[in-house]
Amino acid sequence: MSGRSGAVDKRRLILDAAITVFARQGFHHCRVSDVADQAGVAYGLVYHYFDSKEQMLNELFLERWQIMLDAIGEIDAKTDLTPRQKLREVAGFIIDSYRHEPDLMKVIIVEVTRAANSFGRLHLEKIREAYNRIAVIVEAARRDGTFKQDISSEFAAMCFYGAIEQLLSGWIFDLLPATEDEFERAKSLVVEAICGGLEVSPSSTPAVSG
Amino acid sequence: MSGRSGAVDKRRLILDAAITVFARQGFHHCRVSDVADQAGVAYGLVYHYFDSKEQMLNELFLERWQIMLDAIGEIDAKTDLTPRQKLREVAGFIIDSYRHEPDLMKVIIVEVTRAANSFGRLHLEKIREAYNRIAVIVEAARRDGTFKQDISSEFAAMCFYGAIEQLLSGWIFDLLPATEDEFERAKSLVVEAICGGLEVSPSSTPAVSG
DNA sequence: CTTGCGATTGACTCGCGAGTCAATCGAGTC
DNA sequence: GACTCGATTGACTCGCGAGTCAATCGCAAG
Repeated sequence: MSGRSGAVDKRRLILDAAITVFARQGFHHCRVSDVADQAGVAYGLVYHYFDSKEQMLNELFLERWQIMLDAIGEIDAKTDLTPRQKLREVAGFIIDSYRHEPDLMKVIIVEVTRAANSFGRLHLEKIREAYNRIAVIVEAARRDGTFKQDISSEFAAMCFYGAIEQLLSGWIFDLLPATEDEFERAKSLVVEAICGGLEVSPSSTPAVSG
Repeated sequence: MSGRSGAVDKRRLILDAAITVFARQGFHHCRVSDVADQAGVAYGLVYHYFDSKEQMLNELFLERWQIMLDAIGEIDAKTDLTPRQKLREVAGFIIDSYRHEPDLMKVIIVEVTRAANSFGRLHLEKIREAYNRIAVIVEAARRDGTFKQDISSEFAAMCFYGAIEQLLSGWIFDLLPATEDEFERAKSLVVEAICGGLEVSPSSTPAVSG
């Protein structure tokens, strides 16, 4: 392998450069040479470690997406949490992912998740898996009577995930203020919006007066 | 112009062909010649009517998006509707757009709206305008006390729009069943989910027992 | 020192596809 | 019939950028 201790892991170096370049220029509008330059590495070395430009994107996506799938699974396994608390943790996880690695998340969302026509197609099954895991959480809530029966768990999962992804998009493209504070507030607000609803209702958190 | 009565409007013919081809193959993975072939027209004629491949996409987007902006504006102007009813009509409009012109909506969502890195960037302002118009509806509801104060109207608008777009994505990529029935139900359900919330609450539609 | 071998280099190939353009068509006009 | 001019054609150009490859480097083992 390329794991000589002491030597920089060039493979990783190139992947990280790819994150930066893909995020800045977009996958379609950057050249492989841009990635090599960013990594401070010769053009050919990229092809020593990767078969193609696409493979880099695939690897970035799969690596990170699996982490998210595992995280959702673990959250769902916490039997002491209510469904709403679980969704709160899922939202928290995704938003934190963006907080800590905005470039990577931007690439995943913009180039893969929301581009199901090109690369997304390859990964539709993986993407669907995430929706399914969220749906599992919702389904439990429907069964225990917390959540409405007439909204299917698949439908609810899509709404929930869609809302979160739209928030990330908003931050990515400066349509929403992207500050630490906003991130933190958003975690709870998105759950309140989707679970509790936008409307004031006696049974949910009372609205702040004034 | 190209509006000789009796003669087919070739410009329109090419635009329609572009919708079909962009939807089927994706903007980046199709050739201009594919569009010409689909339109049954010589390659060069495409460049007689359009400056570039991009211009076709821009035109398709702007034309349709403006219709949606106008529609939202008109819905908001109906003073006899409650905010929730207005949102219901907005959801209905967008979903009907997909029902009637799935290819066009697919192109707009996949190639423009969700690709803010490439073409979206050009149109970010137009896209933002849609969020703003939805936010205006929400803001009115917040002011009259129907909607929660602690969720800003911009935030709520993003959640609402994000949920709808995710539903369309689900239909486009076969992650959700796409039948006439589902479309019809979705219109009300997405509003119920976002406004009323996923949770059962005394003040909203009671859950079906059994 | 030398041999072996993976890491590294970057000039080069080569196909693709956007955009050009000179030629042709054909409907209307006198 | 001859002329005009926009519509239409499709072969051609030309730059770009993904992927190749033969050469070189440099460490480690004998």
